[in-house]
Amino acid sequence: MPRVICVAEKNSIAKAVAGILSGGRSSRRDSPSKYIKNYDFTFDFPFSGPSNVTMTSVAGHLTGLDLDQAHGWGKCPIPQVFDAPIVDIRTKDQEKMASNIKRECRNADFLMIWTDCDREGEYIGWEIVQTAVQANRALRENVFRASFSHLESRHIAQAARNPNRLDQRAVDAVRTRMEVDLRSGVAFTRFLTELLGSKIERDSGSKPNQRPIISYGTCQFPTLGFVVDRFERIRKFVPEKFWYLVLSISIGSDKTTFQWERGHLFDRLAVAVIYETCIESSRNMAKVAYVKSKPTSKYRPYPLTTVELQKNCSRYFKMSAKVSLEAAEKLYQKGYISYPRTETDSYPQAMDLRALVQQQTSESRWGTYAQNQLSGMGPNQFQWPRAGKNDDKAHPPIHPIISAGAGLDNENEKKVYEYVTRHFLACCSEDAKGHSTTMTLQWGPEFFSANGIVVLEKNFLEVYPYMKWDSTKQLPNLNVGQDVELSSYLMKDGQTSPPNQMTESELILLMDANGIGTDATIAEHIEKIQQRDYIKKKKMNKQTYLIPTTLGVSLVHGFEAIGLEDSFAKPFLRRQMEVDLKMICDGNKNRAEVVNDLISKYQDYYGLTSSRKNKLIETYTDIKSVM
DNA sequence: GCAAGGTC
Repeated sequence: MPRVICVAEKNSIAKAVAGILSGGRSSRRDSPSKYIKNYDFTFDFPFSGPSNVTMTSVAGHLTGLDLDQAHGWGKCPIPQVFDAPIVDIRTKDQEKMASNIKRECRNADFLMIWTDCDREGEYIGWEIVQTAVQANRALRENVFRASFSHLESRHIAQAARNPNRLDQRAVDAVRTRMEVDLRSGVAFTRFLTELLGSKIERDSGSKPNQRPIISYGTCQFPTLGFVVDRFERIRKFVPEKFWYLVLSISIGSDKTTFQWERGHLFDRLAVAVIYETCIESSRNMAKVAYVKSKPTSKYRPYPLTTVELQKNCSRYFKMSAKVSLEAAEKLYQKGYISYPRTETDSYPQAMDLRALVQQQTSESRWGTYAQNQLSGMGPNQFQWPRAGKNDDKAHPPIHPIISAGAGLDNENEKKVYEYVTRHFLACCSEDAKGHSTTMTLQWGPEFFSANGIVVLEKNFLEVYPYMKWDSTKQLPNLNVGQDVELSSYLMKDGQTSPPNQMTESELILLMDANGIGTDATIAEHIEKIQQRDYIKKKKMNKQTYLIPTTLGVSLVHGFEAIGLEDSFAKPFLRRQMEVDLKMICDGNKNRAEVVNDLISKYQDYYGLTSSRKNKLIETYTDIKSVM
């Protein structure tokens, strides 16, 4: 029988796919790498007929990128970094993975790539092909690619029966990204470190003998930029005074306050004139202009993505993005939750979500809730989750797989498991239902309104305590057209207040919205710029904020002073690269063209930065004296 | 000693 080698991006996928295609009858062998197992079975592929199959995997990338030896740090003038030769290298772990691929492929007839169906997965697929061909040249003509977006059995079987080819454009796009990140990162990191490394004073807590690295990275700088931006907005904030009108009526001991529909105005005289007009025409009497009453809902959350998990664990449990992702990874390795790195916020139709809810019925804290959801009785029955707009075509939303019961002893893992599970049950619930009433008074020519909410059914909120929705005080029972006596009518003043310093949860949101980093790397970038001493965590009244250091502020302003056309500290450059990568994927540009464009841009920027490097030093000295 | 992206 022909021999077919299948290679997935990680062992969990290899294991699951082998289980499905073999009908549960595969046999497992160890590999030279402790992360990787080989699964043997037989299967009838359309390209090979009945075959002996080995399903194996890598663990992420199989190769890395670096400059060649002659262009190491200090061995060449920095500008050569922009056109030095690039070599593929492997770490020890990658060497072990590669030797497994080579050994399995030596006597194979076909190779089928089962990496994740995203851009990075396509590139890893290409790395696997390169490695396989080193051991068996004949394989080159017999490479197929499985297209799948989740691990439901029928879907996987269909992927096996409908092989595709690797998408070379996606491979080219990733290679472009790697090359640009490497050359720009290395060049500016060496430059900045040599320029400023000996001049900056490091804050206490850093190792004194270690020369600091002042790095540039296409993701590090925009991340820093967000933090500095907020810091400056607060520093430069000038409060502005405003004035507004507010009414209240009292019926018995019940007081209701009505807010001015104009909000507030920044002109004291204008507000005073309106105020007097109202008093002259209506004194202390107002009329009920209208009462609007309508059913209202509080929507259950969307299915859980990595970014949402990190944001909410930061907000609700004060866990850093890195710590929450690590806890989620542990839970995934132990089989409690699904793969934690996903951008997908809708569930594939074929998934058996009821079975997953069923798993939770034995839990002490939310078991009864889950039972009621599946009981067929009562108001809050199982609902298919809302569908968001994002799909990474590789992983479903994060969800619990089995009940953890008392099986967890790590505090962070407990918290993250509970959050993931409550979020999942909330997704499969009814929206909360309520009734909202808005009453509007007319006083003179002006309108004022008050809002009241009655929560009728909490539904998902019963299992999701993180979100609050409470009934407010009931509005008085008044009819449209009725005259009412005001218990007070006041002109008040206030002033605008600055925003708060950046929280990690806000920073994650900004990075995600601007395409800085990915679900898997956002936490690392935030961590990295702390290591580099660009920002620091600071606790202020129970909140942890991210504050830039002198060095962080200086880098952002220093590059502003140099005046690059696209600021390093803004997300624009990175976004532009994404646009170019998309064009490579769509066949509208080729790799060489994009690499050339971007690298020559960075070369220009390097020239400019280098000729105005004094501005970087001056900026640092200036800022140090004022911060 | 440098990047960002996978994964463990």
